[in-house]
Amino acid sequence: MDLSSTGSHLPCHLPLSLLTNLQSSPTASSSSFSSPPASSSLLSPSSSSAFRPVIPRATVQIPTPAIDTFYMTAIQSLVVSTTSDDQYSELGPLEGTTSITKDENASTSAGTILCQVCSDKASGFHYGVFACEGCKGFFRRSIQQKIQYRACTRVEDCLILRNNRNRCQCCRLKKCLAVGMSRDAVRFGRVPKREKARMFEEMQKTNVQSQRDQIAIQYENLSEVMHKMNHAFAVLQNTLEKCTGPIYTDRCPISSNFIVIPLKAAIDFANSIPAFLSITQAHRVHLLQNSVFDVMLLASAASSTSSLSFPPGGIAYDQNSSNPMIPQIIQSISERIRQLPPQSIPILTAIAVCQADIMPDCQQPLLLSDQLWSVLGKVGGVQPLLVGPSLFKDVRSLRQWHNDRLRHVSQNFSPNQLLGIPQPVYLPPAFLSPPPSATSSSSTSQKSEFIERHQSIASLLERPRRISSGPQEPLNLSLPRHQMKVEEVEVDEEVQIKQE
Amino acid sequence: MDLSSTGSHLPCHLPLSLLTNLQSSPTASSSSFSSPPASSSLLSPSSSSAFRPVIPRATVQIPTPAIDTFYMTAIQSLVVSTTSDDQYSELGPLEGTTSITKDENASTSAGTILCQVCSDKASGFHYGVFACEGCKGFFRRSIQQKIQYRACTRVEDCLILRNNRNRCQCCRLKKCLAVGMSRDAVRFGRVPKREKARMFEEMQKTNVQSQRDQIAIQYENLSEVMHKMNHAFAVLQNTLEKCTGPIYTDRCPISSNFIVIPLKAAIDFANSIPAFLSITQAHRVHLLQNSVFDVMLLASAASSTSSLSFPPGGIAYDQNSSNPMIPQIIQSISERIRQLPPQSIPILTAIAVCQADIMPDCQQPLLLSDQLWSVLGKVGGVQPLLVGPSLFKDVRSLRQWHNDRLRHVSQNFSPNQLLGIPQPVYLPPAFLSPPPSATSSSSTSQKSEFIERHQSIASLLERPRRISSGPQEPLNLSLPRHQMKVEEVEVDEEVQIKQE
DNA sequence: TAACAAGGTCACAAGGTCAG
DNA sequence: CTGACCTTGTGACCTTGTTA
Ligand SMILES: [Zn+2]
Ligand SMILES: [Zn+2]
Ligand SMILES: [Zn+2]
Ligand SMILES: [Zn+2]
Repeated sequence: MDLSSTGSHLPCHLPLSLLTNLQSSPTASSSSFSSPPASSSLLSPSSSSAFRPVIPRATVQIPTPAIDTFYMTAIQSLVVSTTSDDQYSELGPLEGTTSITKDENASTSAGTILCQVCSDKASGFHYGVFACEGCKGFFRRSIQQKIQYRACTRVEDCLILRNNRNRCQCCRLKKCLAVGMSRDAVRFGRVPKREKARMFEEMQKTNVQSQRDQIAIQYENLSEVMHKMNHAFAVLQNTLEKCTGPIYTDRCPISSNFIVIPLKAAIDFANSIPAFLSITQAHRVHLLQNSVFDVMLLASAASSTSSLSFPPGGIAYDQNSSNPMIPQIIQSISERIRQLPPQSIPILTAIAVCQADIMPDCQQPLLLSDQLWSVLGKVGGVQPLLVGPSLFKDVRSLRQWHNDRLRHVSQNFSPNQLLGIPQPVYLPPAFLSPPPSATSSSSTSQKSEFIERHQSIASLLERPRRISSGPQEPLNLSLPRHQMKVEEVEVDEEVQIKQE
Repeated sequence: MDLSSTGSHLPCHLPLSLLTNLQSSPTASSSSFSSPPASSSLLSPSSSSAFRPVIPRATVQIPTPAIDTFYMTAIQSLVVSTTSDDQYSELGPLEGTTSITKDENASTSAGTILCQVCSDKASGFHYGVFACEGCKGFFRRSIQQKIQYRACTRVEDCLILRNNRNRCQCCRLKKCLAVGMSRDAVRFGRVPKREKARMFEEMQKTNVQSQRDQIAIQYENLSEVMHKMNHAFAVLQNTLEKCTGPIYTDRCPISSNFIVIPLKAAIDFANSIPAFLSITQAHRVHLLQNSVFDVMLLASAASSTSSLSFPPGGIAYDQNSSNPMIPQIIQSISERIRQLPPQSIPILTAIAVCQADIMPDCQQPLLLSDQLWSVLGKVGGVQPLLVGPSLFKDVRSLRQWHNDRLRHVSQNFSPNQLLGIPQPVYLPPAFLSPPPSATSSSSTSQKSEFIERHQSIASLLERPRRISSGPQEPLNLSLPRHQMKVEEVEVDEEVQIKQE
């Protein structure tokens, strides 16, 4: 009934990941959590386990590019160039990225304890709870002078976060009391060792909750949120319509920007999702790499255009290998989407991004998708909640088929064929081995940029490297988790609350 | 959705054993608590933090339930669901007080020696008294540097408990000296065996005193205390007036919530008694089961309504068996109550709850009623002190008669008559044997919920097994049930209320 | 010796301070 | 009024010395 039992033997700061990892039956589940597709053969497994080694354990640093991740550079660079915090990452691979924005994320997922009131960094255990200096002082003042704060201007439901904790004293004090701050709960002196384990657990729960709040507060003004997402989504649709169509030209399809521009629009749409940018850049890249196809498909399908061109971006497949079922699936998806309330489609697309893959080392996407599901219910009613899961399942099937196709195609090409030569029928495949320059961490030179770009963009719509391993994938996922758990337990002894 | 429905009538986070009430046989003695601990040392040198309870830990010791007490489920569940500690412990850090007290109880009834200064767990014999590490260090510092503490901000009468021992150094040092701490009283070396006995006696006295202090400290702010109780009492009266009246309708009286709602109000009133919640939950349930009648009677009688409807809840008795004396008694009670100062009536009612029954294994209710009597004197003067005892005597007589009546009634009913059929005259009796579902740990079905509810509520106003504390109330009532399956499986089962 | 208390130690929290 | 920083304790452990 509670997460505690599972948390006792699994990393307790990943409850959502655990839930998500549960396999649900192929029939649509009403769970708000995305479930990985249950059908074994069609769908691509998550590549998270392959992705994991790239990211240093439990930190959110930008990974140093590994050899086989070269082809992800395109989305990476697009994400980097459209986001504000990437300047730092170009300056230095590690330390530069850990500046302000990063720091917040890092403390969230790493071992820093957060204030239970405002989610700022806690300076210690004050009045019975972990609290920052600000909330500690605020509470002390509140109880010393019997301060009567002005009543809340809202319904006394203000979310208290670091940024806005001074806006409503009433709600701040209320939150202080709600989390258990009390003069009776003071603890002096050295912290008993036995308590440290408990404190650590407490911290994990608090951190998850604070992440939830961080997300929720960005959805307070729902109409503004919807406007922002709708706009970005419309731009994306518009872009797709313009850039879609047969590309039987004599120019290289990639250089014509027919792909880059929609890709940019897709990323812009993702960035328009409130709180999406609070996900680590590396994880954003990963999510986008796994969901561009879905995004474009959904956006295309939702367009009022009478015919849905497929695949998105206008790339045609080898006719010989076409699966006769595919048009049918597309048709079905398209119909179901258009039956939904128009406002719900961007939200569904946003969910598709957040649920693109399961990343055990990053739970924010799941929390964000929780929030989005709730928004979906508010905006679109029950219908999208019911249709959504099965829709995602089919989209994923399609994505899988698409990737397989591309992989097959890519094996029939040599790199030399690609460059400079128009490829009217097939999507240009990724290189199976990256050029030497990719292994260097320095920024690519101007000269190689063109080549790289071709390779990168082409492989975008291909699958990340790991080839489908079938239904046994969940086991693969759970194994590394278990190992993580062991590590953490050992670390428990030396929990540092990190004073400064 | 499914969670909420089961949770409504069967708190699913509790083991079933907690729902069915404890049944201590009339002959059961409290010997299990008075036996000395098995360990050779009375002290726990490795004692954990004084503030350990600050972090919620919902472990409660409850006696093993017997099977024929099924009908007590209703109050039990109401208590459980209206009490914050168990309810919110899942959510986490929300409280401090209840778990503090709970922990206190545990250490009190176990063989741990408490600090004679602050009632924290003592770490040994320091400076001539049993003292915790904190008071030991405090006293050492006080005598090493001859510290002159700032004078007490009150009248130097601060109660020193572990939660507030740091608020007034002056009074803490005073208390240290008062209990006999002295540099000259140091004792070195191993403790002679014969002294352990003396230590043990000391411990008992200290424990009682510390419990007294624990209670007294919650009555420090008398006006706040009175306000809280008065409010809850007013709500109860209001509820009773609304829900009282003949229920000769075509609907089953119980399903109309005419009883559940006042019951809830009565429990809320009990919970508003300061320090009442520091009584073990199981004991709270027992007290309430033995006092709802009194509470409702007193609350009704105190209402300004011209006519007192009886019995509370509007349930009518068989007219044939009415005792002509009854109206007279009711009238007398009502008159005497209304002569009292209005503020004293809630206190009297609170005393009725605490003195509902004598529980040899739990002395807190008696200590609490001592405190309440003292409050009664402060608030209402001598008059209530004089009237109270005789009043209680009559109320108990009435309760007794009421119970006899119900018991008689219940024997003339078969269970089948009850269900679905309006019972305008008689209070529906309890089943004499519980349905099979009560023994299973799975949640009851919707269908059996109705039955269960009827049984439970009905038996609320019937007599629990033992009536006592009245001088003229003999044992004959203690054997109403044919089959007292007293399977007292050896005690001390630890029940995890499960929090995280 | 083992058991046990005085005294020391220092990680930590309450409360004060004072620019911002 | 806020909160980073500082001062003043506090008390969980540890070391040292005493006694049955
Ligand atoms: Zn804070
Ligand atoms: Zn507010
Ligand atoms: Zn003490
Ligand atoms: Zn004082």
